[in-house]
Amino acid sequence: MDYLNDQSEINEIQKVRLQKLQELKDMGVNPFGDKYPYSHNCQQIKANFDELENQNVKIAGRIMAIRGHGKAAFFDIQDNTGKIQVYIRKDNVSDDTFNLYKLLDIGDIVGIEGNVFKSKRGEISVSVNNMTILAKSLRPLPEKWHGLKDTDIRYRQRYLDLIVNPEVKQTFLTRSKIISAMRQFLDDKGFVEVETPVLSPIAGGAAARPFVTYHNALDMQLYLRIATELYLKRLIVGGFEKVYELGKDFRNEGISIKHNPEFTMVELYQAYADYKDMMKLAEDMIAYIAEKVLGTTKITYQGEEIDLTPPWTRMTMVEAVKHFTGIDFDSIASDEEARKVARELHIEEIKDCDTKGKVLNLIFEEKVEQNLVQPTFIYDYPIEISPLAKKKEDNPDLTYRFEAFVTGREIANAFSELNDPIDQRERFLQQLKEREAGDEEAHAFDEDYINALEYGMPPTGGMGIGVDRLVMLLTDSYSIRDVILFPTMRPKQ
RNA sequence: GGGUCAUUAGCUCAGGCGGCAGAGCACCUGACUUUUAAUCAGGGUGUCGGAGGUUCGAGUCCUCCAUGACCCA
Repeated sequence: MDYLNDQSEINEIQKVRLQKLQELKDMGVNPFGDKYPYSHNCQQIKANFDELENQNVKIAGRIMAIRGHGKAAFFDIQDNTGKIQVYIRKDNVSDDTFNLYKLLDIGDIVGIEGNVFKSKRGEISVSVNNMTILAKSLRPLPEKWHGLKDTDIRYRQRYLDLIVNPEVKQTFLTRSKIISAMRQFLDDKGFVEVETPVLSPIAGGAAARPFVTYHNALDMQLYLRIATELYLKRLIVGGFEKVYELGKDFRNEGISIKHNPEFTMVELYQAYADYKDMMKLAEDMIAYIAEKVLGTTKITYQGEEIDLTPPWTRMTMVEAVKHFTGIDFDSIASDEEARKVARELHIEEIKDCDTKGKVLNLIFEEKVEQNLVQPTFIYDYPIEISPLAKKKEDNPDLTYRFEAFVTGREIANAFSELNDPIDQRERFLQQLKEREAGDEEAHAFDEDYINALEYGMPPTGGMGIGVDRLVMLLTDSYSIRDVILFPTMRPKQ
């Protein structure tokens, strides 16, 4: 028992389990068994009881409860599909099997061969003929009734959360279905899924601070991508007409209920289309996913009824600000007047250099966003905050851009892509100025991207959708950490 | 980055005003061959997140630190 002696810190329960492990070995039983081809899972047995009654089945799973009765016992076995009760009685099994049962604990993984029956109380069960231990569990599981609540343990040791909290597993199964429905929707429409670099010498395509890393052989600094946008549009230049990428972006910013430093985003680009096409695509896609995964487009989020059925409300940013604050930006002439109005609304973060467009956006973020509970497209974004979007023909202060909001949160961002390389260069230069003025989130200048545009990019509609936030919406999850299996955490100690 | 709250047994949680560390589940011993939060009889298994301080005496009061949750930026 060297292992035991080395573990001076371990508690009584662990000591007992290590002793049982040794006893199993002394009996000639391997406590960490070989493969176990099962004939049925728990759900199948329950669903097909009439055909399976008295039939022999093999199941495999984790012991979640033991109810001992001297020379007999009931177990709850949990597999990927749920739980089923197992019944063992001394009469029905060999002495070896019964001795094995006595050394089993909650948490152990076993294979069971036996006959399907219904107990006196009507519970569909399997009566053991033969039992095999597949993995001995050396640590006690969290409590059966209250489960595991401590968020610290739930996120750090997600495996425990998944074992004891079935609704958590359900959320991640739904996440998987959402992502697969999204791929299906886009693939059916002829979009091609591609992969672009995660490591890049320039972190472009969004306003965010990147993570920095280093490549030894190339002796150079690299960034983790903050968006896939600029690479995907290079592909449009290259002749792909419909592309998308579904993957992780990384932004070096704070952690909150709706932000994780690494998060999942889908970006898609369609040549010869514009932002209006993207609006339709967005509402169609999200409605399709909801229908496919939940069977309805009318959902509940944190007690609020949300109707995702298209078409969604469409409103310009100026209209939205006017509607919710009474302020009409069409009648505001100067940057100075805009700042004065914002300060009257007690918007703190107005800087003296902020332009009318920036102020409009700040007021929108502060006073309007939270009210956009039902799905709403807000369009005509100010040019200052949209350096990759095409400017409006009839108003060069605004761009052909929209964001979609649901439950007061941004869920999609899209525009008619700026394909004029000369204009793009000017926009990048403007971003450089803002960076020099201290805005660490200003867009990076990407010379090769301009170079690509100079070869000619067709007019293109592009969109990004925050997948984690979509999953939150469709799984009624309050925090982004509840839809990310292993959220970013500070190491313990 | 700022504020509030939390951290006590493997898990879920109590511990008034500073005076011997508690419960349920889990676990251990015994009984029990159809139970299902099985039951019955017994047993507490602990660095009270960490380090200082105040005090005759600290889980409790003070300071700092760590981690988490929420709110704000």
